[in-house]
Amino acid sequence: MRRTVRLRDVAAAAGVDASVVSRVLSGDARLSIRPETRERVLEAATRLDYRPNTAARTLKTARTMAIGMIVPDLANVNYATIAQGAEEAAGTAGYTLLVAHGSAADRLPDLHGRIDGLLIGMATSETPRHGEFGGGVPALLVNRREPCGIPSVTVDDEAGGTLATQYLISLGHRRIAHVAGPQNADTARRRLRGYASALATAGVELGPEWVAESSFDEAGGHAAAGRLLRLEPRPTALFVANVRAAIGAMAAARRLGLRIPEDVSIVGFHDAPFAAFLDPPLTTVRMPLAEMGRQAADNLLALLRREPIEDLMVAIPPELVVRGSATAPAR
Amino acid sequence: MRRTVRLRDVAAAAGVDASVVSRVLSGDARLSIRPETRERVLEAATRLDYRPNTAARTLKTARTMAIGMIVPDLANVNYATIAQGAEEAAGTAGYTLLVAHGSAADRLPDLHGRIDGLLIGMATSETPRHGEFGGGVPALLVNRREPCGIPSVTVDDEAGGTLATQYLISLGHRRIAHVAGPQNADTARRRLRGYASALATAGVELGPEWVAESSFDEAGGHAAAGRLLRLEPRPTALFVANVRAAIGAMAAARRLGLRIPEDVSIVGFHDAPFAAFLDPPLTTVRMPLAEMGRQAADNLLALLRREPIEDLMVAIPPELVVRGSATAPAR
DNA sequence: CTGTTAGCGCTTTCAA
DNA sequence: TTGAAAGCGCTAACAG
Repeated sequence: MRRTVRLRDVAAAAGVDASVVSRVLSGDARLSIRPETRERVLEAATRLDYRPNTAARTLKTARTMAIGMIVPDLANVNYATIAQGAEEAAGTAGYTLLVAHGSAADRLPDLHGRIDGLLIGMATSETPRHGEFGGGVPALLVNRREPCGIPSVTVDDEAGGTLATQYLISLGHRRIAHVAGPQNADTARRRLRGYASALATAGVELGPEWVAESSFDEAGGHAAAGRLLRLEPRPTALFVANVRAAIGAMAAARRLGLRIPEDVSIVGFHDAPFAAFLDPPLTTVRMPLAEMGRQAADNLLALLRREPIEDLMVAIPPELVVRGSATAPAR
Repeated sequence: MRRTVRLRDVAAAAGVDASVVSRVLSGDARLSIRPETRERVLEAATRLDYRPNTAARTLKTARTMAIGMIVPDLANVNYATIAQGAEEAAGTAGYTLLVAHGSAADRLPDLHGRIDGLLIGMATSETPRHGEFGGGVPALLVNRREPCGIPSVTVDDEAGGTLATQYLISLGHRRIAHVAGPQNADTARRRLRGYASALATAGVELGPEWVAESSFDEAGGHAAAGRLLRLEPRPTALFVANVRAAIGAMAAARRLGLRIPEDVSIVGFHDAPFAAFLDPPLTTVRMPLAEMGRQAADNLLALLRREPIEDLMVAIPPELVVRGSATAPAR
């Protein structure tokens, strides 16, 4: 069992001082060194398979070179996509992305000292108070904007809501109901706003009973859609603010004996690998989540450099993925 | 902006030496100290909101008090469940679980120095060579057993395969085909073995054409089931080795104009939140994944204590979740 | 162009 | 019952 290789071991092997090795390996620009010396150092480092001690380096520099991301639900495809983008951007900047599962309040203590900054994905049920996460590392909210003093990166949920609704309108629908997300989440509120503004633009007037609030999951979508589909006159189309809720909505429609899309069209929000294999395949709105992750990481890194940060909305527009769950209304 | 609180600051505030504070706060048993002194130390620590410097502690003790888990697919519900169990067990032992996304080979360098041990979830397409992950931290394979010199924790996939198949047999099926997982993954092989042994026990003889290999995703299940359902005589039931593939299989059946479960019964493997909302709701076999995560973390921690570790299979038996996708065959 | 030096904040052995 | 001292492995300012 060989002892772990230290900087000084490399230095000894190369016949130089440890500080020289340090400067060579960290690519210090302001270092002038004889090419052959550098060569010897590099050779010794690779030969001995030197790996810098992270703790020592962190202790000295006061930087971990890692950023954390807290996700409320590890199994959520959306967070996975966001994380992938974030990891890419972090990696490019030489940082590692560490993911933890839970709420920021719960996991922050665990992460303390292991990360330089934090990307916070919040559960839709959380409503943070102002300044709640101030104590500790620089933080950035991902996919949610909250008045808690933390800057955010989001996507254009309103445009997504408008896109979905406009599509249904263009198909000829007028009685379009909305399975809205939990209204304490601003993403859900913005999607609702997009829905409402698309209707307004088209001159369609619908009362508040055409919107049913739901959690972002199957059971919620099932319940909310069940209520909506009992309205008289019945909606010919549903815009559902989430893929998982959309699955629940489809189940609710079937349970009422309604065919999709003949009797009721359904458009979802966000995409998932299984959406194309549902019966019928789900038409949905795809948001630039990976890009949001990338920009979130970039912005967090800027924050670490103490650059001024604003709330940011990813400029890439949402995309309509047309599959089989929406068609023109029967007449 | 207050400077960060050091051990010595607490010591100064309490009027003792830093080493005393260290021993008090880390609960050193072999320390005899006057109750009032201890009180003063504790009070000073809380008052100043002292947080130990992780890097300094790690540098000194050579332990990070964190374990890592690498998952090939962050969005996979199964890994999420496993991670939840692992996190729970790690937390109980005072460790933090850090999740990284990708392959062990890719992410190990990033994690070096940040964790004391590693839980490896492998992508089903990977086939590691012997000793591949030896260089670095102690590691443990989760949900997969491979001859690469790393101990593993798995669930009883064979029993799961048997359970699913026996259920179909008990329903009266004899022509039961199997959408098997990728055969380079031992989980998939064990499920196939369970299927085969259940058939053998029941005295049902079926040729190899009744098994179609598939990737663990919707498209794979769709293709494999499509092939199987064109067999003559047609299978009356399908045991699909994965939930996602089961969704694909359902789509394939529908495309052939077959009703589920009237024309063909389908039983899946693993569960997912959406499974209950499919059309029809998916009958499936649920494995003790959270428990596997727990035991994996416990075993890894034992490994860190240099205790001898064996390959382990979680003793909890799989559970059949009966929903609507399987029924007696038409006669 | 290269070496010396002084810590970063903590734990732990030893001494008082 | 408490304090002193050494050192984990690294970096960065300064000296030569």
